[in-house]
Amino acid sequence: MTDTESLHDAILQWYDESARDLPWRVPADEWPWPEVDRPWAVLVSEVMLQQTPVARVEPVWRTWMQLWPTPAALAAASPGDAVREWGRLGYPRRALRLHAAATAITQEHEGVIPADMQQLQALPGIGSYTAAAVGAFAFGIRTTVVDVNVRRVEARLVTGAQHAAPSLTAAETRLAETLLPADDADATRWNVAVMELGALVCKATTPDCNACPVVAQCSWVLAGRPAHDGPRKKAQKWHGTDRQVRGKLLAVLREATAPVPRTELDIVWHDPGQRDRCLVSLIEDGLVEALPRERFRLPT
DNA sequence: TAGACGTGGTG
DNA sequence: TCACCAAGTCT
Repeated sequence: MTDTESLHDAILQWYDESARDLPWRVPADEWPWPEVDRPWAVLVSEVMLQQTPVARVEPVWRTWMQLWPTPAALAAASPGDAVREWGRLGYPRRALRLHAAATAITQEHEGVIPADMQQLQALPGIGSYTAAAVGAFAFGIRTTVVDVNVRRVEARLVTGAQHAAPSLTAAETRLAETLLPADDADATRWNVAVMELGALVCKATTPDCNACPVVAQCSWVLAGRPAHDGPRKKAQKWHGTDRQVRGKLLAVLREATAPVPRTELDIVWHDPGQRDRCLVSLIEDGLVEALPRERFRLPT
């Protein structure tokens, strides 16, 4: 057995024993919700999981699947409903893009999620990662699924670096392709297994190397777990940013059941210039609709 | 291609 | 307390 094959065996076996039971991972032959379109369920989960922890996604995902079990169901709702049911997941433009994707799937693909990476990536809010994830997890397409977990695991395991590069590099993509098992069924499971290992064990700040099935082969551990020395991702600012103000404005509109007068939005932030700029940007983004007489609501 | 884009948990 | 982090995408 080659080194790569022993990695495959160890990580796939660890996944079988240690993976979380997540509803969007239930295989097609055991899918328990006949009215819910499984590729759609996978697609929605992947978009919700962008930059967002599993624990916060799961309840919202369940609500969405009840409300909108198919792309056509979501397309029949208003974009504002999607934004409201998005709740506090963050990055609410994802809700809008999901609604736009549902509309495109309904109108241009007869309501069927395309089992094709190019067509998937052409949908709003679906980039290279999500297209690959939906291709692999919904349709079993043989492809590499490279998220930040995979990049970090493979960086430590093979390259010996503590962290992945600040953004996806060609070298990381090549490495992921090199490590993909030859067997198609193994390849699909490998993608989710490496991701899960990164999420549960090979974590960014506090890796549990004791629990790692491949610690004996880990270049980073063998090198003495050296601290990172290259460029690191820049920390995001939050306090006082437009993102914070947009979040406060949208929170008011999400909770409202009737159009909201500007005076109710004025109280969420002290700086009128920034407040107005953010409201305008929300309207430009399609997240807010302006009505006559200085009233506002989520888009219909 | 950096930077914008939400939110809340954690050490 | 506060910086970092969580299955990225878009411009």
